[in-house]
Amino acid sequence: MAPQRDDARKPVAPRHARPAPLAESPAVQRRTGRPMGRVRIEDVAAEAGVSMKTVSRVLNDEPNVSDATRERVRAVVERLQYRPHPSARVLAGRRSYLVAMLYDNPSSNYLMEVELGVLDACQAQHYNLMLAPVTYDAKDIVSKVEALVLQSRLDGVVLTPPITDDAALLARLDELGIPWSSISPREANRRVGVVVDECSAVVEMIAHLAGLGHRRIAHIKGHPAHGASEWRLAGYLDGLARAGIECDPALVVDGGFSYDSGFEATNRLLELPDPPTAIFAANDDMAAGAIGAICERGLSVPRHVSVCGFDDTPIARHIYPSLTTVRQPTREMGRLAGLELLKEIRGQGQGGLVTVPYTLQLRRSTGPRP
Amino acid sequence: MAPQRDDARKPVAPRHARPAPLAESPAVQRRTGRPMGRVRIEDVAAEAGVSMKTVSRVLNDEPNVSDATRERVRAVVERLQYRPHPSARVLAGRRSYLVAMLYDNPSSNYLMEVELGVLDACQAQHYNLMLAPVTYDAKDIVSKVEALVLQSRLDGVVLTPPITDDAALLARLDELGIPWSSISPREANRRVGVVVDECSAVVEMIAHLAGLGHRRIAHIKGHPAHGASEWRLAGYLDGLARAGIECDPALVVDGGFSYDSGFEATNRLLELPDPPTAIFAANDDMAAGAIGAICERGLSVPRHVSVCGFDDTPIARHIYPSLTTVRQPTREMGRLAGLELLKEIRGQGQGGLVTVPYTLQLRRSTGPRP
DNA sequence: GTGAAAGCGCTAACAT
DNA sequence: ATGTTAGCGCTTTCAC
Repeated sequence: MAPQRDDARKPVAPRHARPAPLAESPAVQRRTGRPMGRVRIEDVAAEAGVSMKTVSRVLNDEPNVSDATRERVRAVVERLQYRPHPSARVLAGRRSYLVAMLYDNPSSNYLMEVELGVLDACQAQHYNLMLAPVTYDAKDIVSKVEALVLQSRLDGVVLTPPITDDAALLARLDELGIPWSSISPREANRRVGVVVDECSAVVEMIAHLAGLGHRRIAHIKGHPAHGASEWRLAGYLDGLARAGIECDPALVVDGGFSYDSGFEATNRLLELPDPPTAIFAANDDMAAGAIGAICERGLSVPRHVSVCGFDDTPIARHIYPSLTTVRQPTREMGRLAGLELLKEIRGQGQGGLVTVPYTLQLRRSTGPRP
Repeated sequence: MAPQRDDARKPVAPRHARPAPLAESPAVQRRTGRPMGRVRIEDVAAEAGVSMKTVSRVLNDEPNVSDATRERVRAVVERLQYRPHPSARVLAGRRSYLVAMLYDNPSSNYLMEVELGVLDACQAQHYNLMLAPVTYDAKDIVSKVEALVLQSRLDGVVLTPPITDDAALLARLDELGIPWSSISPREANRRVGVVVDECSAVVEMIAHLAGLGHRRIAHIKGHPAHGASEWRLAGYLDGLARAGIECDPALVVDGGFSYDSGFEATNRLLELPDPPTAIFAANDDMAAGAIGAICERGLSVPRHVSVCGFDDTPIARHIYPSLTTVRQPTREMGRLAGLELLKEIRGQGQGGLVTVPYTLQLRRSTGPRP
């Protein structure tokens, strides 16, 4: 007589008491007569009359399932409202379904928006997003990130400026075979990620100011570690040249992307013997600082001095006067960076470097030369 | 002859190829002669000469381990840089080590800060935080949250205003046995969470304005669904009474916590036959809108009208003139709410309702009555 | 105070 | 095209 093969398949009593007295899978009710809190892949398989593995194949879009079976399984999944247990997938599988976004400055409006975009992309493909603050100038950044990647079994990382330009880090990630995607990387060679043509945007902005009659146009530079600072400076210089304005080096001053740095830089500019009539700050926060400094001297914007920024963060609409700035689609950039990364991770085509469009937002902080 | 018991314990060849050619546990090297990417609890146990379960006890601060053993295991954990695999813990255990923060408005500065605070608390205790956007006026909010809680096996939730005042939701969470913690709940009875004495803060603010000579002080109310709107209105009325000022109902206007609502409300106030000389807006965004509306009419702050807000979000420092406001320690509030929740979850004492202090931030947007 | 064995719910490898 | 089996790394139960 053959061994009792049916018995071997019979589910044993579960170890833990089932917690919730809620929705219940018919398959489980039939089997156990007990209420339970969660439908499992086994229940779906039983209900659809296939093996667990077939259900797994359908769930993961793997080949070798007939269309009919696929449809039947999908219907049961839907009816039972089955969702795979994330931890079980991670533990059993090769993937962690986890990507991290590496960033330096934790509380900027810019990164916040980028984060939301990356989250959009991840959620759509049932990946999780982990936020990983990294001090970009720390000496051990490479080993810190390596520990994180290994510890959390990351499937990939999204890199934000300026971390995205750390050559040693990129090399190590490549060695580890961890896919990565860059947001606004300084160099575009062989990259996956997303960029904006910032230089052209600034050229347009300078043309706008020149069109208003301004000749003495100052620039407050961004933080030197960021590629954006470089592009925005390049656009400023190019824009001046195209407008036939000779650049006065005294009108180009250092900044660091913060409100305070914009405030101080503007004070220096206004104390010049021949001060500017317009200021292009490398981001909105510094532009806000510029407006603060100008107003504090009893001058007014744009009557005495025009001011413009870059990024179009919420503050641009909320200060008085509202800020002329360059809008980059920050959230969309996060989403696209996430999408390209997931392409690489899931091996569904090569990720690439996507260029997204900017828009000039003309508001009240720029006006005719006094 | 006894069965080959040693054989039974001998590790079998692992199913997956080990990915990373990096750090290696001595125990594993000895056992397998292969490099591997990760130390496991088994390696720690072998190295410390105890069972897996004992290591597990030490890791989870469970009783029934001698101090000597505990120390020895801790040392090995440290030396091997062992970290438990999160998914394995979740899958095997009863807990998910996951809490969610439920919120309505995804992009407010306020919630952003709260989030960072909750994250502080969670990370310190190796819990994960999940962000859960919930439209607070959706009809099916209870079932939505229920699905989330069951699906993700949440160990607990942090509730933010105004969701934290949804009685049906709270009742359901109690039924499910899910611990929750409230940030600024409307009613304080039997709650776990954190509150600020907002009413007293506003009373002080009104006293500040009255001290500057203002008698016609307007109030732009917050969104009616939020308890905060109620307290801030109550503080306004109480503050007026204490200053011996009779309340003019025409000076109390509706708002919704947004910049635009503050802007519009202020336009209405300034068109009054006898307009106010000071405006207390129920939050900073509306105060920024008030300043915008005042400036747009060619008036100046605080020379013609004083303005003050509530929250001390970053915009308060970044607008001109800088905003007099009430500072609530938002991030700390998030942290404390998280801490109290984790107390409940981990059964280490009862969570309670913590009151945190506010501070008046006097800046440039308030001045003497014109 | 400590350990052995049995799963948690899923997927990889290898049948068929 | 589909099923079977053996784990993933940890915690639980229960025996000692």
